[in-house]
Amino acid sequence: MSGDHFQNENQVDCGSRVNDSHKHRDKHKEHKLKDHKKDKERDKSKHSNNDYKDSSDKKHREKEKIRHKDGSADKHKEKRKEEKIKDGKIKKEKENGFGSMHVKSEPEDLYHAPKHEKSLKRERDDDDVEFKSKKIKTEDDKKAKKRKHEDVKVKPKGKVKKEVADGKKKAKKEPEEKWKWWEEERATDGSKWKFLEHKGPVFAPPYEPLPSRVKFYYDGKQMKLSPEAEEVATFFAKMLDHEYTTKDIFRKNFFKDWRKEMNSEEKSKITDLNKCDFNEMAEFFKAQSEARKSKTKEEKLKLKEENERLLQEYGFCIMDNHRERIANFRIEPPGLFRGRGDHPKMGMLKRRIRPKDIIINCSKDSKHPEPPPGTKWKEVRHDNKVTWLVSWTENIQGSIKYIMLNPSSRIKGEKDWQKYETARRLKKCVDRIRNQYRDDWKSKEMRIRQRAVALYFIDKLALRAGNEKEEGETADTVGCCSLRVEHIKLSPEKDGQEFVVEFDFLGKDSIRYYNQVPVEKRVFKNLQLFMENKEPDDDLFDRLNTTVLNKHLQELMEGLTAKVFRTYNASITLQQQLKQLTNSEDNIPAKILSYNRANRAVAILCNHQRAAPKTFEKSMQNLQTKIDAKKDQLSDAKRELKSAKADAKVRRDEKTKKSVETKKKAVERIEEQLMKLEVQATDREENKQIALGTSKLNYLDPRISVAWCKKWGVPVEKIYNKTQREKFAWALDMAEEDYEF
DNA sequence: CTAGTGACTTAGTACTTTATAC
DNA sequence: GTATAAAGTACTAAGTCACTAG
Repeated sequence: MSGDHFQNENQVDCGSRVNDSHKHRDKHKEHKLKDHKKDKERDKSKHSNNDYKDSSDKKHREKEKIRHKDGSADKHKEKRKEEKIKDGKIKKEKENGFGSMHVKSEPEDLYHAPKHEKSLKRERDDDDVEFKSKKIKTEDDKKAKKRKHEDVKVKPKGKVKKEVADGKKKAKKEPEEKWKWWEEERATDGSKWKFLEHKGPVFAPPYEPLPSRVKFYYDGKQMKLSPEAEEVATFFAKMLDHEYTTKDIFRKNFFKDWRKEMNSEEKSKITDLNKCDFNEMAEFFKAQSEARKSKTKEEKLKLKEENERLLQEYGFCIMDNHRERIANFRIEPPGLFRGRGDHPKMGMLKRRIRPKDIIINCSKDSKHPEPPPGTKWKEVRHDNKVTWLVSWTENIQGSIKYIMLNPSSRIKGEKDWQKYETARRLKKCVDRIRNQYRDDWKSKEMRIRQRAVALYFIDKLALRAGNEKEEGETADTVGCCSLRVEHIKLSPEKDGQEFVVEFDFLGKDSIRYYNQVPVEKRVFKNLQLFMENKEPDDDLFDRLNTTVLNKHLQELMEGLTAKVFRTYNASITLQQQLKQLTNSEDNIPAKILSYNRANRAVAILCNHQRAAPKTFEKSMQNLQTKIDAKKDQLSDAKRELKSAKADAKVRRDEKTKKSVETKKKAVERIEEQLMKLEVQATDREENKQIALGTSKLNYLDPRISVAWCKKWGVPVEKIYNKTQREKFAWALDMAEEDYEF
């Protein structure tokens, strides 16, 4: 199934983050059709209306938002409490990880390796909804029993090995075997943990005022700033070299927020950002970072040790008897917001987070983290239906930020595993779904046709779902459901192909998606229909949004959402490409090249791009020089071999014979080195603007890669670095060479 | 149905460390 | 050893998607 269906026509054609070339958006902003969606009867003549609506509404909305922010905490609290009471035992099947994983009709032998029996069993157990309520208890008991017997398990802590055995506490910390959580039972009651203890977050270091010799000038005259204003000024000064600081919006937002931090005197004096001279500050910070770089070994070591201490103290938590690594235990320091693309809020002040902004989440029976002396947490709660340890509300978008666990943790790993299992279930019914949406292209109902065409794009092109976004709050980017007429161009015939759709839009992170795709005639006709009588900035799928789409998908397969298609298509593409590209006679570097190429095919499909490294051209040249040198060396070696051979023919003694052998070896070695370099060059060239990391980390079922490594004798370290191996420990442990996605 | 919220995954870039070349 | 490049890590923004209240 599938494979060829997805030949990806997608050329990563120069896709660049588009800042200026995609301005086209701005001019339409004013009448974006958010509201259009509501009216099924779209009224074309309303533009002036919308204009009016938007400008007045925006302000209103902003005010609204501010109010919400203030009230939200309490509202939230109340809601939580209620929930807890109700939630006690009731919501069982809904949230439980693999519970929803398997479709009933699934064939028994999903896994081929016998080793998996255990986990397979568990999945099936969970799967059986009927039995669940009866089972929960016994399962939980079993688990509880099991866990009671376990001591706190701790991961090896790297270099810190000195304090092994002194005192009980330390003894407990002794590294044990890696915990194989994937061989254990999973909670079935929707709780994410039973016990959680941690030390709370690490706050950003307090502001250190500048030394008095570092001056700020306004309008050519020196001016002493209050600490509050100075701090914000330094944020700007630190970015002076950055392109951001030349952008109008950035400057405007910065200046507005900066003025809020000024005292009245400063406020009255400093009225024009262009008259501000931050250069001395900027110089100071440059010098400071230079100094940091040129520190002596001892100083650097000291810093490193301090860091390690912090990590050991705050970087781990205890969750259900295991010591687990926290991902981001440091609170984001204050600074200027750097949005990506044309972000309307770039340059705004991201304010400092204080203890009173922080909500702590941990178990009731744990030792709660202490706020810094003289401060209080906003709240300490005990919600085991969520995975986060700490949260706070950020002031730019008003969204919540979290401190959560590392990808190597059980809680993240289980979820990740589950994600790939859902994708594999899709594999089993994707044909059916494809047939269905093809049928739906003919539907009488517009909304069904739109849904079907959108789904086709999501499937074929691995587009993201495309939620609606609040206008003016974020950069103007789109996904499938939010595509606008202006983002596609139809050509009945182009470059010798029929029915070509040309996509050109900014996706997540304002990365440009550009692709020319020949589509089926029906799709083409439908698109023409959808575009009829619409303005460029009207929604292409005006009867569709992600909620509707996902509701539909849910009906087609339990747990199916738009993003599952991305996961599925990415993983299946990798598997196929590996099959296709791997050459059994190749040596290891060549096999790795094949792997990278397969990986790259996926990255292209998913449009994972990166800025070409600044030093790209130069490093490419260097490599070429090396290759040339190696070639010379090779021909020399060959020449020598030849003469040695000739020599041997004449002389026929042991010594010359031996010399031939050595020369032969030398040639072989050099050939291999050359080949390695050439492979490297190809790989790098092809990788110029493509980022492999994202797909490797988020879309490719790691068991495919592990199986491939085992099959071809490639050390898994060549594919996954240490961090990645930790994240995918479950896959390394369970995938055998015959694993099939 | 819609708007808003919350939790969690996915994303590219900036910075830091390590490996390799000289 | 030092300089440079590559690899790895930290950071945090920007998505997805479920759920709830009105």
